[in-house]
Amino acid sequence: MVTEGKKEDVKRRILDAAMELFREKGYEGMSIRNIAEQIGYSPGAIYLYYKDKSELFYALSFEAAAVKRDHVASAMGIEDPWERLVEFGRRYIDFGFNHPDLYDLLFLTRGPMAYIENQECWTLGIASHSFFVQTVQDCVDKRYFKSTDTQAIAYTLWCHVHGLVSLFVRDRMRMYPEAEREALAGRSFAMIVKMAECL
Amino acid sequence: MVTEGKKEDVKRRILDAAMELFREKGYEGMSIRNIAEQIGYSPGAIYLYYKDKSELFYALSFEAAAVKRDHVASAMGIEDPWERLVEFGRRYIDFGFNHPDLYDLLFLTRGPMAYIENQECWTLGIASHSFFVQTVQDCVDKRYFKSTDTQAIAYTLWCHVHGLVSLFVRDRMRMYPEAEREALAGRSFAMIVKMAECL
DNA sequence: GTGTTCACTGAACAGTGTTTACTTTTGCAA
DNA sequence: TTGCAAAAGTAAACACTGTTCAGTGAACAC
Repeated sequence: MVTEGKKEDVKRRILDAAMELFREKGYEGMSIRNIAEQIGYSPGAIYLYYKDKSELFYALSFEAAAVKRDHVASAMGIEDPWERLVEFGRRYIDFGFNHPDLYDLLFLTRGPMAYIENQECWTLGIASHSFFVQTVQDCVDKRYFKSTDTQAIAYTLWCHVHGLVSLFVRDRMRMYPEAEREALAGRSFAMIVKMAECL
Repeated sequence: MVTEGKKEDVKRRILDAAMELFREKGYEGMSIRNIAEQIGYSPGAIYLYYKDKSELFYALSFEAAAVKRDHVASAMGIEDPWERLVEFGRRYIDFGFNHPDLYDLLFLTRGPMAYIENQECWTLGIASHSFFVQTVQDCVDKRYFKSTDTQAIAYTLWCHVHGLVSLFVRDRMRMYPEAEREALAGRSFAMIVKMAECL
């Protein structure tokens, strides 16, 4: 099956070109024609490898999720659940600040509607979320919190870090001087950690 | 100045049509041609009233900000700063859940880049944010919190409510059954309030 | 009545995602 | 090696998008 290998190869090149264009010029700039030009194909050829643009978008999301997984991985091995939780949050924010384009793609870009149907592209996201909730559960089990509502605790913490990164990525922090933004985010993270301790 | 009045009238009709289309079909569906058709004009006519689509987008944002201001207004008059703060947060979330399209427009839609330049359309947003920060400051002054870092406190709370609404609006809560989502959001808000108390 | 201004149109331009008929290349069996 | 079918790729079209611009017709001023 040499053909299969070649097919996979072309899919890779399309994906790489798409990712590069997305990073450079955002979702708008990532046009089928631009991708085709970049890999020296005609626009129609793309459709021999991806059903439509939304399918290409799923594939891109999957890529981004893998990068995030790797970025956060270092926290996974930490023994103590509380420290693991804190490090996980820190790494999550770090990913957002270092890869705003990918964060945007994963959590902020309004993907095509069919996106919802596609389960496969959510496996990584769900895995990450499960790990996160499990870590919170471990903390609850070890009585790190007064509250035992694992779900609400997890969701609350997620809201905070997601809100924090979103406001930054989508440039809604213009009321703060640019130089202060990252420091403010750091203070805020330290604060939520403190708050979580008496939760 | 009959002409001026008529001009304002047409701008209103354009804006109303744009808002309706945005609510129905999102940013994509809000095309110049659709707007023009809706008010019985040719596409080119729109440009006699708005420089380009981004200017129309500012105007729409301004509208949305006004709706939000009114939605949240009831919290403004509360005497006690802490209760005012909590009610403000509650109303903020309520706005997001009841007007996901407008929330999207205000905080999640990636507007045209020139958006950043346009100061005017941010006046309402900045006013709202100032009021919020001032309320936190009032709480700090009255020693409601142990911490005195007003900026970080305000930012942290904002991150939480924004994250909470965003995840809902952009449909990133799929891991939770639909029926539970709103309740979970409620529990999370109660939790952040409790957390803030020992902040 | 003539001239000017203004609101508006319709066609064009360059871009988008997508489909389809057609051509080229490839792989394999006779 | 030849012949042929299947796969791979192209070019052109369709229906969209934002935007511009020459032209049209009506209203108004002198």
